[in-house]
Amino acid sequence: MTQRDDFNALTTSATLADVARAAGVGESTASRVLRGKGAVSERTRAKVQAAADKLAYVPNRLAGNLASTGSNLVGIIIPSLTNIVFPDFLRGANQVLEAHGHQSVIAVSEYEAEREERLIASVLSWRPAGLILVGLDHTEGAKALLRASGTRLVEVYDTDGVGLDRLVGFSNRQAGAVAARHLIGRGYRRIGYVGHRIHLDIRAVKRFEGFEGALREAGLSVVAQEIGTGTSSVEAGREGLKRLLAQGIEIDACYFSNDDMALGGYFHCLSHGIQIPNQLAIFGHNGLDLARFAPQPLSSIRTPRAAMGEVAARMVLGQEQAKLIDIGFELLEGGTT
Amino acid sequence: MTQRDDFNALTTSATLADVARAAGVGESTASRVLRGKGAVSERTRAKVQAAADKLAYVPNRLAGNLASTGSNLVGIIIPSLTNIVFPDFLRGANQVLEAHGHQSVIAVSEYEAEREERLIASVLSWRPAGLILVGLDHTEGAKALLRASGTRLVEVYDTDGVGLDRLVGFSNRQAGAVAARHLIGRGYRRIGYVGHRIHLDIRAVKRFEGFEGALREAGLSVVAQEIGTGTSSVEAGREGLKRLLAQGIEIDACYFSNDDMALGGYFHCLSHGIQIPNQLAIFGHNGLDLARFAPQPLSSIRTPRAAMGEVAARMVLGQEQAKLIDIGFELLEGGTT
DNA sequence: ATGAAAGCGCTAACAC
DNA sequence: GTGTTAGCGCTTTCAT
Repeated sequence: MTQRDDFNALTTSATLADVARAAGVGESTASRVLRGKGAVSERTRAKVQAAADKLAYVPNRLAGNLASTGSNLVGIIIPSLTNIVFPDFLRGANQVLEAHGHQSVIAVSEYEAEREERLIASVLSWRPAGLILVGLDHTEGAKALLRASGTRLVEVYDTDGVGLDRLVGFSNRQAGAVAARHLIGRGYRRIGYVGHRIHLDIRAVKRFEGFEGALREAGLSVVAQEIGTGTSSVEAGREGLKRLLAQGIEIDACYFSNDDMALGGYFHCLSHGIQIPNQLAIFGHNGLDLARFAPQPLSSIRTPRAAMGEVAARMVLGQEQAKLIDIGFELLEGGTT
Repeated sequence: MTQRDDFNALTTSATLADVARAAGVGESTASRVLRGKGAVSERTRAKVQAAADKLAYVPNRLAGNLASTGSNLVGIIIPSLTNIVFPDFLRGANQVLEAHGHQSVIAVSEYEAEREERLIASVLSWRPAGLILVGLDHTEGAKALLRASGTRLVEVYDTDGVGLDRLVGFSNRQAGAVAARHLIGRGYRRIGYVGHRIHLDIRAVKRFEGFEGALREAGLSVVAQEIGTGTSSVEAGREGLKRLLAQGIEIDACYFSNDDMALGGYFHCLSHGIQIPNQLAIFGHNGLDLARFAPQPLSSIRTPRAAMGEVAARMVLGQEQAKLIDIGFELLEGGTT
């Protein structure tokens, strides 16, 4: 197999002026045709279109947006790409944005607020039509930037707090509480917890707080916990449950910081002949598709990630009235509890 | 919870001229300071920096790139966001790009060549520093656009064919062949196949071709197959294997179009007491982390997706000598074969 | 219906 | 070292 060598022959792409000249019209007329705005005779329209096609004209949006001070870029800054939940969100957002002729500039903060601030500045330098951020926790510097920019802002994924502009998400605290009440309702009393490097994942912390709160209301508490140092993963969940059980504290149910972790726990039980849910019940968070088709569907909280992405996109495009939408979540009563 | 109302107070962000004026220097001097280019006295540098900070100045890259005819955007067009493999790739690419001060414009083609062409045009209108595409199959229109633009191009994920410019990936055909030889080597002879809406996923087709080819060389063939109509998923894999077994054709091993599908098959077996691998062996593709921690690690082909993203990013930044890099793959001999 | 001309905010010569 | 100026390619009045 050989790669060609002639690809990057220096090419100067055609400009609007080139198209206008080739069509024998003025620049502004060519511009009108190419954007479908303003009255143009059918004859000129055809001429211009033909010239543009022939020259393989691709408009320069740098120039276009600079001149019109309006961009079709939307910035999206997410914490991570290692778990499917944020791609799910992106998918929903991207679909709506693309349908409205917008383009996504995507950046990943790795759950670091400082990095998020830098990325916000970087994205704002493109003068985007809007910006979507995950969560409510941003540095003061980031907030100042956002306020100064006047860009439409949508925060997502978290309604446990006050947003800066628009907001769509659900209450992680309540999700934790619902998980706890479900376990309590099923009769579990000795409940453990396995989480991941949780100090960085603020929403996982909120879930755990909600979980503990609901236990407390029932006169219970988490009897044993194991918190990993790395990111969430099936492996971490499996190891976490193993270590939790090795503590020797008797538990009859275990709450995991999310479905990846829970699936790891589930696999640990399968491997060691631990009966689910008789010997040990397992509960996750996110309602990942893959966990719904395990031999015993994982009990979990389904979060409408793609739908949240769609709503966020509509909000950022100014198509939603509401400034605040709680998109909720759904308890999945699976076979593991 | 109340949302504030004062966020979108119309704000006109400061320009370079504003900063220069506030600092009492010329525009070009301010520009030099803010970009750290050219000689500036420490005193003026401090003045300008202070003014910029005070005005919360965010440079306008539309203007900057237009003036300098050089952008720090890199376009990445992937087929899908529903499976973790492309986010894995994005993660690797994005990490390198960000480290070099570049930003990703990401678009999703949904495996549709026509849509990819539109997205290429759209991305090119931002005059990106480079473009990353998945696979080798593009419309003629897309190729013309790419050639005319002169943008540095990197194609990824597929070395079974000739690329347009730069290329990093692995041979899907060989991956299929390796899977087949592995199964043959373990003594399986009656081999089935479960795939997803495969006509759209060209690389899955190539894997299957490689798989069949290697069987043929051994005097074997796929004795039964089941191809779903939707995208790949755990559910589709589970249903697919169920239907395959319902055909009544005896098989001792099953090759799946990827790990999601294979995991579905694995779950089907667990649910129905089918012994793995004694009664049925299972083989996937991708080497997803989550499948490696199942009670029996899934036998699969690990594809270095994040590493491929890193290489692709380096290529697009012009930091790789080679025009063609085969990044290979790794046979994972798990417990399911 | 069409064209001329003035910017959009910045960079890159080029002077001083 | 620093300021002046001419564009980058487009959109947008404003004439005609």
